[in-house]
Amino acid sequence: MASDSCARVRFAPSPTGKLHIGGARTAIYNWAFARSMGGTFILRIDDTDPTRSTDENTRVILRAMRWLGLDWDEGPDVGGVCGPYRQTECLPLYREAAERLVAEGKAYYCFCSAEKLSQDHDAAVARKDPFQGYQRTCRALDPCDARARVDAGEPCTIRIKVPLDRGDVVVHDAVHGDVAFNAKELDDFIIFRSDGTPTYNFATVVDDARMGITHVIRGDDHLSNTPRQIMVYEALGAPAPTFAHISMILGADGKKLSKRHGATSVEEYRDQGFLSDAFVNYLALLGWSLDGETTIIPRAVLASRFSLEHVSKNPAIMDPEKLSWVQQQYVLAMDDTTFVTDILKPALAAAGLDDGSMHDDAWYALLAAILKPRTTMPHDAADKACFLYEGVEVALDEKSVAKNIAKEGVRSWLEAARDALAAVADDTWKADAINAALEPLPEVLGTGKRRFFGAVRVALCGNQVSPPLGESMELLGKDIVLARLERTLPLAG
RNA sequence: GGCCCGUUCGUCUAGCGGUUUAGGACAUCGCCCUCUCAAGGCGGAGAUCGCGGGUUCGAAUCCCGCACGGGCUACCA
Repeated sequence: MASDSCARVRFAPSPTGKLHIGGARTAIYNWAFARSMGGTFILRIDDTDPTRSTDENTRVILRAMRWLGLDWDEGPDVGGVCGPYRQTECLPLYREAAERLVAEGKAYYCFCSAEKLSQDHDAAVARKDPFQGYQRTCRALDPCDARARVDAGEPCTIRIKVPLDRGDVVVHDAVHGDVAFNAKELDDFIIFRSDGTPTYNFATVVDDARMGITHVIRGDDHLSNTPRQIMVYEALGAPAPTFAHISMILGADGKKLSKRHGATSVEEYRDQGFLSDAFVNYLALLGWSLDGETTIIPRAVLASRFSLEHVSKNPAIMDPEKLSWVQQQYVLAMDDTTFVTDILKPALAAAGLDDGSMHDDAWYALLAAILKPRTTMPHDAADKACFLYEGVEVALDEKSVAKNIAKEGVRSWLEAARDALAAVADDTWKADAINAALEPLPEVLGTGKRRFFGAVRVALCGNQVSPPLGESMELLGKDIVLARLERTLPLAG
């Protein structure tokens, strides 16, 4: 537990919606960074926007984080030495910090109305002033006068006083390098609203400073706001952390990911049946690479080898096909027992086919063995196992029947198959024996294996595509197999 | 308008001045295996490294312009 690293990182979502895949990736990077550094991973809920934040969203986000397997060391539910971890529970702290800044002359009250602000802005645009921000009107107010107006109940905000002679503010960014901004372009932005709540740029910094955050890893939509936040760190007298701004995730058309691109929330992927490990694997490698070769990266490797140096700067387009491939790799790597409990049985139950107790363990194990390489999503398994649960009257696909059964001479093949299978002793009704019984038939009947087995397949499974026949028949049981062959005979030519 | 960021196969990426005829993966195509479908194996095609200038014996890699895309510029986060 003891580590020589004091890296402290945080993932601080706003509960204004579900956890998006972009947010999930940010969370993964923070988590992986903390773990690789032997540091601390903190979960904080940035809910300073009371109109858009909800407790329900917070619950959903926490649940998604747990599903992702991103365990946090400090957070709203587990506590920690730097609590509270929910910004709405820290309101007095922000107020105190803001007032201290005013007292120290590093921030000031502003009484400008919304109309005045927009007039100033319009005027700046009209005179083609490159600076269109706040004109610092109230900065010149006498502090005592301002105090009196506040006490008299006049509505006001609190603005940070950006030092005019600050020069370049440089953001030390682990993925972009040093990024310089001229402080002259920063306006005296609001840190406290007239309704008595702090703004994001202020609350985040107060919390990050208070929690001793050493690395801020977040979306690059925050990069331009970072110099403002650095002003707050400086006013607060706190050291600024190292930043790492990661790019956005885009849809197939290169536009910002939205509903029209399909699933965007973590929960939707979970509900579709994606494995958390596969999902994390895919997202981790979307915008970060271990070595340019690795495509499958176990969680433990991610947690030990992650590095900010290999995070890419440019936005990445989400590719559902590659996600599926990664998922398939994880399914393939599962042992059969896990496949049965985690994928097969839940899928059969969800499809209403089997509550999990209709057969013995060996039966499910055999089914797992033939279905696993044919399964990416759980529903694939259910779809492919469906024909095992339909009794004698399995649904026959018309086209398959027309193509494989309703042909001259097929009736004799099916009869031959039936007779050969009937001759297999009940206690040796296994895939091997079944295959051995059918194997010689095509030659004897003077036909091709493809056509012969094609006919048998349609008769037994109702379709031209099915899992391997020997195993399928073993699972079906001798009686059903013979009955299905029998009932197909009238359709054969 | 101003400021900032980004730009290597269709997609995710490797690449940090010469080892590059730009490597890997997904997707795609072909072959093999094969009772179908998968899985697996092998192979092909696919990127003049956004464009234009420089610097250098040598540039995807360094510098400068431009273009395009994105972000910030809110009493949103």
